[in-house]
Amino acid sequence: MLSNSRSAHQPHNHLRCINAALDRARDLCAQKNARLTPTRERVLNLIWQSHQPLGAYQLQEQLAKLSGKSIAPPTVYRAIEFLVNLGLVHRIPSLNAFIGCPFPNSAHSNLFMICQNCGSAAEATHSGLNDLLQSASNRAQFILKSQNLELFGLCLQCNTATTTNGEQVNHDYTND
Amino acid sequence: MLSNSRSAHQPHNHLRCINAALDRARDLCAQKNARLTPTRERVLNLIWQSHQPLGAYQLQEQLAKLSGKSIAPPTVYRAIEFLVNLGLVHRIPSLNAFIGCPFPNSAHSNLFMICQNCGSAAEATHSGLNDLLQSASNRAQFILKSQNLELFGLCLQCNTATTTNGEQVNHDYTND
DNA sequence: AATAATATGTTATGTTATAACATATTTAAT
DNA sequence: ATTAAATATGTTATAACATAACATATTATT
Repeated sequence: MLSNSRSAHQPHNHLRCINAALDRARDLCAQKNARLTPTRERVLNLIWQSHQPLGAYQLQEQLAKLSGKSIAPPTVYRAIEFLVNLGLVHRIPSLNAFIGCPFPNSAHSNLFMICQNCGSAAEATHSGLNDLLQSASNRAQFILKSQNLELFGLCLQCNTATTTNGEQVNHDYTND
Repeated sequence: MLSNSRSAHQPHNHLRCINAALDRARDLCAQKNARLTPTRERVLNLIWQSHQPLGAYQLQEQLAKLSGKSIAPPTVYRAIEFLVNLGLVHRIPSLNAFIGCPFPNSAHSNLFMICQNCGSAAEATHSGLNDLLQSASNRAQFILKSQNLELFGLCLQCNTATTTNGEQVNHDYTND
């Protein structure tokens, strides 16, 4: 089972995450004859600045700064679409936000663990999970094509913080 | 494992679905001292007219007809919020739409099987699935609070239709 | 260098959702 | 029964998310 839950939810050398993600993107684009244009690379870079999913309009604002000119929504959405199609970025529907995929080449569960306190989202693959969903689908005579699995809760950091000092920084990344 | 995949995705006496849903709602509201006002009951009724998730603005339009007067979005969203809080209705984030819950009292997986062809959504509970997600969360030291699990594909009806006559009525309920 | 294909710019608008405040209705308390 | 409190709805405006349609620019192919 692959997972980036450790790095996503805990302190780490994040420059590595960014560089690795950009390297993977360049590789994948070369391999697929897709153009990683400056705009697209910037958007990917911005998305990877943290492990918190970013909304399109947050990206727009930051992309405008990076580019030194104003950027209209379609430009952002196009870049996102490109990255999503290549599997480099996922959309998390319940958040209307986008997150970098840590393993764009591997088989996917599209399973996200989203912290309701700090907003970070970790992704995990899980073969047992896929088997189970497949068998549930079979039972229902449902032809499974794709999936979106979102778990909401507290990451280790935030859980520790809330249980030790009773204080909770609530950024309101709730789902319910 | 509970599931309404048979009834949701296949021909059935749908009046039963509607009546049962309204009965459950009345029970639950009585039990919780919550008021199932005409507006709320109408919205629930409208949501249960089919097994296809309805958007808030579709509900608005239909509610206006039912009520014989124009209805503003907040009225619809308030009714939805009420129903969602009671567990009578689920929001399906990837569709920005709402669907009736067939078993509002039972433990939930919040697992939806959404047909990309006809748009119908069936819900299933699955204890094995819950255990698996719980253990995945444990491994990631993630405190699981709630979840949203969306499967996209083809229901039996639509799969049969597409494979037998090659023709496909595509209403474009796609996710990818 | 001309053509085709791809990518971005630009304007406008569609779609989903909520904030803020006013009014009405229902419930509980006196 | 009357008042007060709580709950629900009406109303206006706007925020937040997303795409359509068409123009221009850039890159790849011939």
